[in-house]
Amino acid sequence: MTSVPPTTPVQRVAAACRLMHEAQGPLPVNTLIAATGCSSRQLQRDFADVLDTTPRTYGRSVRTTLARHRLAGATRVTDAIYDAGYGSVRAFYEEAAQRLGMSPRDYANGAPHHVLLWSITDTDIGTVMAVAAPQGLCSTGIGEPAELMERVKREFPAAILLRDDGAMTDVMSALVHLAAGRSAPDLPLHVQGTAFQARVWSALKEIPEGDTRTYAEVAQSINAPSSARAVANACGANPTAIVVPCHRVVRTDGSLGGYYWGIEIKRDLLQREATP
DNA sequence: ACTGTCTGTGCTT
DNA sequence: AAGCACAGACAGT
Repeated sequence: MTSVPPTTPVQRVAAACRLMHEAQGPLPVNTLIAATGCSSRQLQRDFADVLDTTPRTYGRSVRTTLARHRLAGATRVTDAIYDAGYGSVRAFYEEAAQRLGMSPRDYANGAPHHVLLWSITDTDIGTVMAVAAPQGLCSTGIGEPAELMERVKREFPAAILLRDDGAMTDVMSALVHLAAGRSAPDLPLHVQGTAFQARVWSALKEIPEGDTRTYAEVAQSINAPSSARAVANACGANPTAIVVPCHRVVRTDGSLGGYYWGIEIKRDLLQREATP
């Protein structure tokens, strides 16, 4: 699961970034080098080469980005500030306030690309690729490896994509189980969507394996009974196929409806789930 | 070519 | 004022 000390610059940077995402903010360089197995000077150079920034700047960006997201949904601004890891409201305003409303140039300097890990594996329903941030799974896809790779590059154009089969062993084995129509432990997700999409996707996770719902039923279950069409669109926009089981939603007349990755795969998945 | 040590400078707290 | 991050210079492999 946890890999040996990273040896390439990109791997070292990825390891350090992951630590700071877990810590939700900047960490002392001396803490970071424990995980990277190199000197502080080398880590500084790696960050400069790979991300065109510094460890500290990256960590601050993690914290301010978190603050930005929390502020969006917070009832009390001060709660959001403390949740985001600032020691005081004053510290927040001094460090982050300008950054939250920063110029495009500052944003480019202070918000480096994300490092995303990916892996790919064969399953019963075809080749499956998965992309993960430290917070959780971002994207899954089914199909030809080359096409999947292209798709991911388009989906995350600013990301540094790093293949790491070792770090994703658990995720990939869960996907293999799911693709076989069997159950798997819940995977942490890190997906972005509108509020409506989020409601649909979380409703989909409630559909038991081997079962199906109609688009209209899902619409009712989220208190939007007239939104069956919008539900179908949200299913089509599901970034984490198989994990969020959009394949379990069918039309009221019993036909399968659509599936982003191909109707054959949807049929295949449902058959495997129906016959355990 | 890549990496670590030493070091001066300048931020941050 | 103290501590730390940063990056240049240099040397070892």
